[in-house]
Amino acid sequence: MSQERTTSDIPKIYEPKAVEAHWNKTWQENGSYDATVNPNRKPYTIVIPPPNVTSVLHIGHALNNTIQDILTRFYRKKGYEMLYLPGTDHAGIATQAVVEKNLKKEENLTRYDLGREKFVERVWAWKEKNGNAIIHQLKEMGCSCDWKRERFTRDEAYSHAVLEVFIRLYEKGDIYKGHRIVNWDPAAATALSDEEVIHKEVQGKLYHIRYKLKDSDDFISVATTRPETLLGDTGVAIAPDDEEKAHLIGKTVIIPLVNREVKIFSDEHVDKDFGSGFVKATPAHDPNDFDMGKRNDLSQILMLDKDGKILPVCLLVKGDEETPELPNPDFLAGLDRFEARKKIIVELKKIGQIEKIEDYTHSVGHSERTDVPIEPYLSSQWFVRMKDLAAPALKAVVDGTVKLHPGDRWYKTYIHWMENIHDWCISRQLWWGHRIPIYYCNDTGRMVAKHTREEAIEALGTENIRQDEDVMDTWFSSWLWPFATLGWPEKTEDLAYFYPTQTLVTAPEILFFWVARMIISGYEFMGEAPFKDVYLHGTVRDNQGRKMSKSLGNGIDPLNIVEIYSADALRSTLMMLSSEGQDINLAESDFEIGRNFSNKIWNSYRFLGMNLDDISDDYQAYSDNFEVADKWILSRLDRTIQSVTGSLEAFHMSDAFKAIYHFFWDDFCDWYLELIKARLYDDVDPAGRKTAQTVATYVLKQCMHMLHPVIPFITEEIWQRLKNDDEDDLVKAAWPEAIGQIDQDAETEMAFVQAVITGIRTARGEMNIPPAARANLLYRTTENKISGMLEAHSTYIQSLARIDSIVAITDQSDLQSAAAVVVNGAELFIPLAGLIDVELEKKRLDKEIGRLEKQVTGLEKKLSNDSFLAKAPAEVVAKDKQKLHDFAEKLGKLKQNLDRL
RNA sequence: GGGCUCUUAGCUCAGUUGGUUUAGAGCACCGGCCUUACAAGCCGGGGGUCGUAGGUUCGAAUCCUACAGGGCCCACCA
Repeated sequence: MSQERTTSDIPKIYEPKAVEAHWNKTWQENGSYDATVNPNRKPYTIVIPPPNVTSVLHIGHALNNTIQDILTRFYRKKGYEMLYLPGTDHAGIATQAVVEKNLKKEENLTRYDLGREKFVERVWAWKEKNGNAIIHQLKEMGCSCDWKRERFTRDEAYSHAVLEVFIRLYEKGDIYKGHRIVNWDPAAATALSDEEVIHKEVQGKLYHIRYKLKDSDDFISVATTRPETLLGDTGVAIAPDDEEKAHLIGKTVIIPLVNREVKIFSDEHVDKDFGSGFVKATPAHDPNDFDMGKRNDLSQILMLDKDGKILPVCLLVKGDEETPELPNPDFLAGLDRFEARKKIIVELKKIGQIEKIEDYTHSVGHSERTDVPIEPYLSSQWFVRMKDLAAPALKAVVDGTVKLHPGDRWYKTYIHWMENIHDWCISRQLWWGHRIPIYYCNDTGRMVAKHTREEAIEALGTENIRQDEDVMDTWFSSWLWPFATLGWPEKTEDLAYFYPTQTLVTAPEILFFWVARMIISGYEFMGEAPFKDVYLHGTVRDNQGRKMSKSLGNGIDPLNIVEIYSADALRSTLMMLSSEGQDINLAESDFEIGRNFSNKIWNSYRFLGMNLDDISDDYQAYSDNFEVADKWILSRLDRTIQSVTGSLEAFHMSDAFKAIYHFFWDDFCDWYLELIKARLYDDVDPAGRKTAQTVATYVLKQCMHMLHPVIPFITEEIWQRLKNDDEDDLVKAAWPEAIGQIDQDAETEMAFVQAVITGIRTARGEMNIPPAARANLLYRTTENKISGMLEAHSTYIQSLARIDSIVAITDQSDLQSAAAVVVNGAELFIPLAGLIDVELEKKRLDKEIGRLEKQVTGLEKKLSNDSFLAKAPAEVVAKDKQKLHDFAEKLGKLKQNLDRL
């Protein structure tokens, strides 16, 4: 694309919409994001944490995906064969819940009305319709994923991998069926894993209920938060060290309402000082009681059904068998557990068996998905034995094979969890998910794990078989994500090349759900960790620090931000406001930061475009004509390349962005572009103009490289307008390297020039002298070097500080109405008769003097301290001495000037 | 109950292994500017006893201890 000298076609305000749409399309059409097996390059793989198909992406995803895409674009430009693999998760419980809700709302049907097969078809249809929203969002945000490789956890090949894993673990004995207390979600009527349970503080009551002793008028008092479960009591426990009650051991008590006779026993779980010292034991509905039951040989009696309603008749559980036991009172049968709680208390009060009721705050587990209180429930479920599987994954983090970033924050948490890992309940009583590949022989009860019914028939030798009804926990498929997406269990080229992946970027909330389990499965099935680095970023919150949620209505929709502010602005703002691993508080208006930055970039390009003779960045051809500003900006550029590259490599994405942001805005725009204006406007010195043009073009192009990972669209757009014909698109073009242009002398000299200009500006600003009022500058110094620099860079000072002439003086004549500034020992005077308010200038000098005096006093005190002189390193002392000298000199000169007025 | 983390300018946050930073940035605020790239901009300015109390040290926002408050994670307390 060639660039006309005229610039009327470059709009003053950057308009991102068309640009972003254009590049989104072009990059995809050009296959810029595609990854192919390429033995000549090192692979770098990032897999997206697959979002749930149910959800639309929120701003937290935007942060997550932005970080991934920054790494992706950076390493792609660094020359790696970059694969950023996209996809979505079928999210068993969540998706099923959404579809069930819609079904109820729109057709007043339940899943049972449809039946399993029809219902699952509906879920698929829903997925086809809504699943694309996420992919669309990712594209809008500029994520450079290889879209051809999009995966879904219920794809055919992926499903095969999930079943394969189940079968292998089952055959190894690491998956077993157990009859246990699980976390039951009565709303979804399914079991949950421990990780899907969220504990919340709940204001409840502690009920003290009287149980009659058999053959006696005495009673004991039992304390419980869940009186309704007494229907399933099969014992009452006391503490082993409770001497007062020891004589009751072996005695029989009668459970009210059901009149079941149970024994009193002692168990270590009981604390004699809590409540009444008696604990009712309901082994089928409480995990502790379950354990006590095991230890004391209590029977297990179910009193609730799978929906959390009271059973008409209790069920005695023995292994897989359930037999009717005592009937429950009519007024309770069929009632919801919370309704039953109220009723049973009313009834117990009536018959005088409530001793007292106390307020009691305790924590109650809630379902992560449906938010209803969890019911500990005795049922038959599938479990994965985790302890041995987890061992290599624990070791990997301990020895640094897998690194967590920021490490100090999550390391201990990870270790603690892995050392105390529990068996994983993976069966769910849902219909949407990977069905458990266990087939039972209806005659013998024998079971086998097979991919298909046909294989099972062959193995069992009969057609009279049935498949297990349950499906697997969603996480039992997502824990295979890094390799199942690449074709496992087939030995594909992709798998060999792209696995292990490099970096996993995710939120710390799913460290255990997902990250830890992926490491476990990686070792088990691939023999090595699935990634080397795990980057855990913070949570995005609203500007009051609250979590964003639907109910609060404080969420921010990334697409809306893209619409209003652009994808570039979305991304850059997130980087500007985030810091490593720390939560971010965001208001919608914050995205102006990114929008303004894009506009600044646009205008720097616009300015340059207006002042180019032709497009060339061959600045080295003009090195003989370099001025200090050129050497300085090239030197600063080198430093910036080093720090940006280093920060990105160390996962300090935000630091990297801030470094390039400030280099671009402060050094390049505010100083360099201002300093070269004189040359750009100069028609009689073509070499000088050309030098400024080529250096500016080169630096701008280098900035586009470094900004590209964060703001891909505008940088590519500008790059295309400036690039040479033989250069690649920015998305692919090689990442810049520092090339040894650091020039300490130029930096020192520029620092002086900047100090002079800033000093003059400050004096003028504080005097309220309008910029239109030009002034002359007088200076006095004894150092030739200083005067030399002032002479050499007079054009810089004149144009940026609005000075007409610069003249050396030796006396003090004509300084009555001059403002004074001291820089590096040189006294600068701005005589402005009529414009200077002498009183104001006195005040200004006073303030400056006061500030310096404080410094000088402090340093003098420090330097007169013998232990400081003796113990501090010599260089620290020397530095302070130099500092004191400089401050004292400046102070003296300022005082003189104050006297003069 | 255990662990982690945070508390620095009005707001949101940086501040790397204790000494070049007079404790910084962005936003907000105040003053001056439509200076031929950009008012989504430019140039200045004010504003902080670095949560509290001790301790270590020549020297602490930075290390240690206790306390207060916010957040998160883990934990079977009836």
